[in-house]
Amino acid sequence: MTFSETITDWYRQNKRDLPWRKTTDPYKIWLSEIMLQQTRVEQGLPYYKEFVRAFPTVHDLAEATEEKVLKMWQGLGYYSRARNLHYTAKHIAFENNGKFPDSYKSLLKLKGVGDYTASAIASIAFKEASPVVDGNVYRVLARYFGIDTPINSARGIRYFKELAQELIDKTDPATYNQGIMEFGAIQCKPKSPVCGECPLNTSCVALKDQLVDKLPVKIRNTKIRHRYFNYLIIEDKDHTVLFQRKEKDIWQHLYEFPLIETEAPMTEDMVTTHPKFRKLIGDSRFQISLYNKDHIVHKLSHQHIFASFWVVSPRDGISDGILKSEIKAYPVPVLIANFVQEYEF
DNA sequence: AATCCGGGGTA
DNA sequence: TACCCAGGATT
Repeated sequence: MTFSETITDWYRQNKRDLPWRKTTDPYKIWLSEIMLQQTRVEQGLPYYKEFVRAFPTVHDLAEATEEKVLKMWQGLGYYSRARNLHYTAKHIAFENNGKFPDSYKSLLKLKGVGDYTASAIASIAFKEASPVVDGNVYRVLARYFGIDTPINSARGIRYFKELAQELIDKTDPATYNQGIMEFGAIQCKPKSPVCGECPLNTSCVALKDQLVDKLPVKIRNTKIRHRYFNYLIIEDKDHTVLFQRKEKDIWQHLYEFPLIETEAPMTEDMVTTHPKFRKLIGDSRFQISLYNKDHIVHKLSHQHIFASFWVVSPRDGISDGILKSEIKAYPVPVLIANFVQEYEF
């Protein structure tokens, strides 16, 4: 049996029962692929089901507000995916008469669709023999063929794509592409791969040379930025204040409490004399207290956020806030959602 | 070519 | 901790 035959054979016997495997609707394939970018199947699955229920067609998604889409995306991370998803849904629905591009090359032009996703949709929805190369495929190929070219170098990306193109089963690219990814996710796992009962274990180079835990090779940088977020929970009886993040930064277009960001922890005095605080509170008298004694550490892949929540009650009330009862309708970062959940206004 | 962009699971 | 996940866009 060839490598591809073994993969597709293994897939037919071991594949998980997943909803996007029961359809060839390009819309649903596209939706699932965007959701699963850098996201585990188990994490994305409930979001996929919810999106399909709320937006059965690309037209339904196109007619939603961005805020609604972001709210449903809340907790999944990489929120530009949700913004691009919505943008592309409007493009397909309103400018392309609801019809998806049907080739790798044309799919690649969609916002939020890169090399991997274009190949995935082209093969799964349109049977085009375009090979997917995701994290799973890099791992399977690097191990099986014993390739130590870094997978995140320009040379590595080019090489693995070419190799994948040679290996793809042109008679059934959809099954092969999903098969090699599933094989990487379940059998050829990053940690503790199941080499003992692997259908490729007699010809795997990494297993023979004891390189399984050294491949694939990846060049990495572990620079993590520290940021100090001081949130102002400005509240009266019924209201509080939220702002939408506009800057080109994390959590773009999500909502949060008024924020004072600093390079180091702030004292109460530093908060109440800060220009941003003065602008919000004005000359009104107020009470202030620190909600969390220790910083709440929110870890992103590339930065650690040390958050303090300051509860501020202006004596004169709030003039232009939102209703506390409606706070859960706003899309917010998990850091904020966790606070709202615990604080219970 | 490097850097940015989330949140959660695993060993 | 460190690493990884059905990656893409920007600089």
